[in-house]
Amino acid sequence: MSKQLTMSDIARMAGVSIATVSRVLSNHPMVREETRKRVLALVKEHRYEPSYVARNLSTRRTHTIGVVVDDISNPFFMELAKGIESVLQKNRYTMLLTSSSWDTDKEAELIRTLLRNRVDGVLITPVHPESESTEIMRRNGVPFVIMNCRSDHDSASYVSTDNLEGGRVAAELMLRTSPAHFLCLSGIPHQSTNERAEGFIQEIKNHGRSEDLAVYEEVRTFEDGYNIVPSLIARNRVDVVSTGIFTSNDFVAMGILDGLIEHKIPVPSQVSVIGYDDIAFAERYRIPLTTVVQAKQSMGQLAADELMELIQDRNHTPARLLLKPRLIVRDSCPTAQTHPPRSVVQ
Amino acid sequence: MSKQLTMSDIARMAGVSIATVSRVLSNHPMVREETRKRVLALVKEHRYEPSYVARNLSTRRTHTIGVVVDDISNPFFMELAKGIESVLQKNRYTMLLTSSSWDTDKEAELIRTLLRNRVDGVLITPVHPESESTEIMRRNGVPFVIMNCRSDHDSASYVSTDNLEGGRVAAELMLRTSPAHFLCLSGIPHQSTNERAEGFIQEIKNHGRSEDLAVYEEVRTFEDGYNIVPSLIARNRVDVVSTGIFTSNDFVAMGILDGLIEHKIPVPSQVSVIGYDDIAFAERYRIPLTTVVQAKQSMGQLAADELMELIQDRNHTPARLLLKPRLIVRDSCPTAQTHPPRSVVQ
DNA sequence: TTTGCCGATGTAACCGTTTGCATACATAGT
DNA sequence: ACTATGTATGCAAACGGTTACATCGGCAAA
Repeated sequence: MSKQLTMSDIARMAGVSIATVSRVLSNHPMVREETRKRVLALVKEHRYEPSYVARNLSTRRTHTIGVVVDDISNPFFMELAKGIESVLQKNRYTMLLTSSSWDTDKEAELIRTLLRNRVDGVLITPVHPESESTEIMRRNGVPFVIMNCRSDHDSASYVSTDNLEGGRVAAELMLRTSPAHFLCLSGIPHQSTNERAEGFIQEIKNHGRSEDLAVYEEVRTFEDGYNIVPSLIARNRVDVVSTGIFTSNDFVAMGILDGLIEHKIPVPSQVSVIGYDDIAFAERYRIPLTTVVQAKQSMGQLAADELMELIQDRNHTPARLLLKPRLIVRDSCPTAQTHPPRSVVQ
Repeated sequence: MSKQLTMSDIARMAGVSIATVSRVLSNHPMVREETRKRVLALVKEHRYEPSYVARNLSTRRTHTIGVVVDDISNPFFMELAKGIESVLQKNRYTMLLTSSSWDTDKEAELIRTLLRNRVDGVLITPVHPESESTEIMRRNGVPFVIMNCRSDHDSASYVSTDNLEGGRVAAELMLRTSPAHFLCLSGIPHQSTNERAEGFIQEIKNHGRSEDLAVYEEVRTFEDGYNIVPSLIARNRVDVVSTGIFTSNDFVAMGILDGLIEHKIPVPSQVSVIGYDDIAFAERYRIPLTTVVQAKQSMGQLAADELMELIQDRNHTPARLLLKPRLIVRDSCPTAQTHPPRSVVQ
């Protein structure tokens, strides 16, 4: 494998200067048609591929954006990435992907690495809304867009979901079926998750039902959900008191369902369950799960679009987008229509 | 936001030459301790971050590897990526991620883009084992490792799963429970999927049961699986002839299960089902699914490790790794132990 | 014929590092 | 005192492009 070809090789072969080759390759208009053809023929013949790293150094732009996610192997991220990719591909950008594993120090370090690579911008799902990472980016004047998290900072662009609203609509649905008791199981301590719970709790309170509400924290996994059922029975008597349960993710909800089934507690007549995310198969679970969805792919797209804007126009007004979550009603929770008769039966 | 600092700024401030700063930053031993400290202090104070793009140009290495997957929003890829990331992070490499959307032309174009970015190596889940993409990389002498696909090319490194074996063990289990009839539903026309079916079919033939085997192709999705059940009943009489069904992915298997349940066909006594992949919740499906798993994360790790080797040592002997798939027995298929009694009952 | 302008091309500086080689100084060996 | 040796540093040439500016022939206008 011989040395990589460079522009000067092509230039020599075409009998022109490097500058001319460069002009041809960047579609500069000021090139004679015949010259252009000759150069392009040689480029094609020798399969010359220009070095972006040289070009990047010279132009001080890399057409690369950094993406920092909390966890690569997270289905949420996949969807996000799909949206991002489509936008980047359209704009001929490439993506440098890294994951922070929920560690703020690592996150900051990743940002530094991205900056050293002189990325044109960053898309990030930050562990915390404001942190060293965002500070570093601001200090270096690198445009960035926060995903799945709101930030109060003036200059911050973000695209997130209205999680308060998500919790609220879940509560709204649940209130309509008037169970005697409400449970809110909140998950990891992250802004998005907290807000879901908060929205739910707010709405319950607004309806003067706060006395009938119990909150559990740090219930994260399927197992957590499954394992907590006995204590819900012991402490909240969900087996005899009609109860509505809201969880901050579908895994927990499914665990709960399994536990309830095992204890032969009828769903949704005795206990109704609402999850969050609409993961694959929520729809086809043993009891199809009522849940709140976020437009993940759109979130990625919008964030990437916003970043493109920021890159093009440094003083573009930061966008703060809150996507509306969508409530999907399935069998784990009675719909307004179906519940009343059933609840009478129970 | 003032201009980015460069080495020469630091050099001027420290009263040394650029070369010295460079030496300090790359831990060259030949620097007086006092000088090193002075420079490092300034670097820290001014938060100077060296430009990797300049460094890359100079050293002709980027410490970046390109990753080309067929579909970003594929759970399979997530796992793979996790394995890859861990290795890259350890070796201080970054990853340029792109996705081909199963399009060979796009794939080739992506490879070209990666080459222009002068990546040090490429990890790819190719649409086809040999194609323009691999040819381009070979021609340019870029080390690459194929994932989830075998290649017959001498110089190819790959890490894949022994899919033939996967199909075979599924058949083996199924044969032990001796249904009267076998069905093999193969999915997308990709090497990996084809081999799963092939392994299954082979083993059935080896046991002289090929006459009892029917094969369906292009059954890909949950819906495909669900929708095909009526015709399986009509054409193969799975409702009365005890049948073992092998599908090349869990979605299809789940669809089949739903269809069977709907038609009140008892599983696994009348019909048994084996899937492939062990997707999340296969374990907790209405009927927990027997399935074959691949060590996805290991695949990513091993591939990345191999790539690191190739990069370090250009004439490292290519590794050809076939990971052993693992059969996970659950309720959709009778185990050797549980089946006999149950089948008697039926 | 001269002037002026324009389109096509070449020249060379620059982007921000790395690194081979030269230099300079100090210390040790003779 | 005079090489040898070694250590710390500087100089300058790469790396492979982009681009402002200079150059130059040709043609229209004066």
